Amino acid sequence: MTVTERQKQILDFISLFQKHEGFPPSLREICKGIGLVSHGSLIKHIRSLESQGLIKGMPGKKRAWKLVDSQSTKIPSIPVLGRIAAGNPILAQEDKEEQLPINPSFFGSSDAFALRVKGDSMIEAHIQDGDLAIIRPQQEAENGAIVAVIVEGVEPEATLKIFRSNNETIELRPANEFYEPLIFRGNDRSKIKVLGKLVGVIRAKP
Amino acid sequence: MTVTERQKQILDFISLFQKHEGFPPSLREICKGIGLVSHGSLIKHIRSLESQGLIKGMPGKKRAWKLVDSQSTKIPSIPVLGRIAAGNPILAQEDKEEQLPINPSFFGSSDAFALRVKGDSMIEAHIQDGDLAIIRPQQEAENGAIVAVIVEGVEPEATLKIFRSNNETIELRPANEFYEPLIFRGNDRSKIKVLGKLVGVIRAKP
DNA sequence: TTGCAAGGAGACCATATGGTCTCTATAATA
DNA sequence: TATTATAGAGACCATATGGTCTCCTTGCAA
Repeated sequence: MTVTERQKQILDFISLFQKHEGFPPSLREICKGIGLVSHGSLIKHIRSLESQGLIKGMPGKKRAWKLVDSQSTKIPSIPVLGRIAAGNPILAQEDKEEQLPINPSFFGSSDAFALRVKGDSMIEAHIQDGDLAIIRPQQEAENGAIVAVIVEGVEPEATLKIFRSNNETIELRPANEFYEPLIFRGNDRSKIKVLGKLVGVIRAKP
Repeated sequence: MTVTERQKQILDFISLFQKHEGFPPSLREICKGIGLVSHGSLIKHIRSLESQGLIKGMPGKKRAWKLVDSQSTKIPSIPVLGRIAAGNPILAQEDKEEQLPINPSFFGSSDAFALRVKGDSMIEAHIQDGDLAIIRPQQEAENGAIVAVIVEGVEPEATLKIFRSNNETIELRPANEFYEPLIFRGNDRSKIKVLGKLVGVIRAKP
């Protein structure tokens, strides 16, 4: 079974109404909102949505609709990605990692995520051990930007590095003079997987 | 007019119900929840709460109660205090300063606030120009802690300093070897007003 | 064509629920 | 004591609203 256009429309309307009014709409209000005349017709869609688990109605109660698993219920948050599964980072929020109660839009991206910084390799950029690096997902990187990368075969986890490239090489440089930069030439360059760009840092003291 | 115990109870119940169920309770459900038999009695309290502007009902609509200005409506956030009014910092959220969409409980305090850092006086603590310092309000300070202070007659704005005191002196030291510490003796010590302790740092890159 | 399914319109029903009214009990006040 | 105010109980009403049923239209496939 699939969600039709009308049903998406209904979900959107309920979500919007709920957010705006503070309580769910009645069937007839939904009808008005999406341009239906008969609520008898609407109820078929509602039942379909219920059977798909996207909405929940309380039989016998009036104006009692609950959106299941929607933005209006969930508070936007930033997931902390602990371990990165080899090669393919787990970006899905499914795995119950830690969640920062911070609206990711604050960092300009609804799908930003966080990585916990280990060590002092970025200390000259004033990013210290234990800090949370906020990453905006993107594949490309500008020269000089701090990015989260996975380097194939080197470490299973993502690391922060300063990115710099030219026609021949890609250089990943720590912000710490005591650490050596990693330089990749030719085919080696494909070992680098850019997860995203650093857009923020959060430090919480105990 | 004042909010009685019963009325507080009603507000709490509505808020809890709303949060838990996703829609507001009916009058009879409120009755059950707070131990009333007749909803006729309840409605008097509801009307009183309405006249105080704490709740809003939609006449003619069923199960349509809206909590005005409550936690369930508002998303918890951290206020950014820009200017600090001479001596008495404006901690009230009333003035429409910037709000960080971050749950202050993340930093262990529901009334944490933020200050925007100016300059590099705390650079050795890896707090740089433009960072947001998250402050938990408190009057006292432990030795070695980073605190937000207002120094009477010196600056109209709050500044971050490392706090250290003994029987005779209070020392406010920047985390930057090129800056001089401020030392206060005797009565001068009362010129210092500690706003709170640094519990976090947030950096957002444009 | 015929048959079937989906989407919608419109009417009708049962009831959950807001609204109102009256009566009682208790406490405070004159 | 008498009076007033407040909180609550209980009954009754009007209606907004969920639920159901029938009929119509459209589109698609046999």
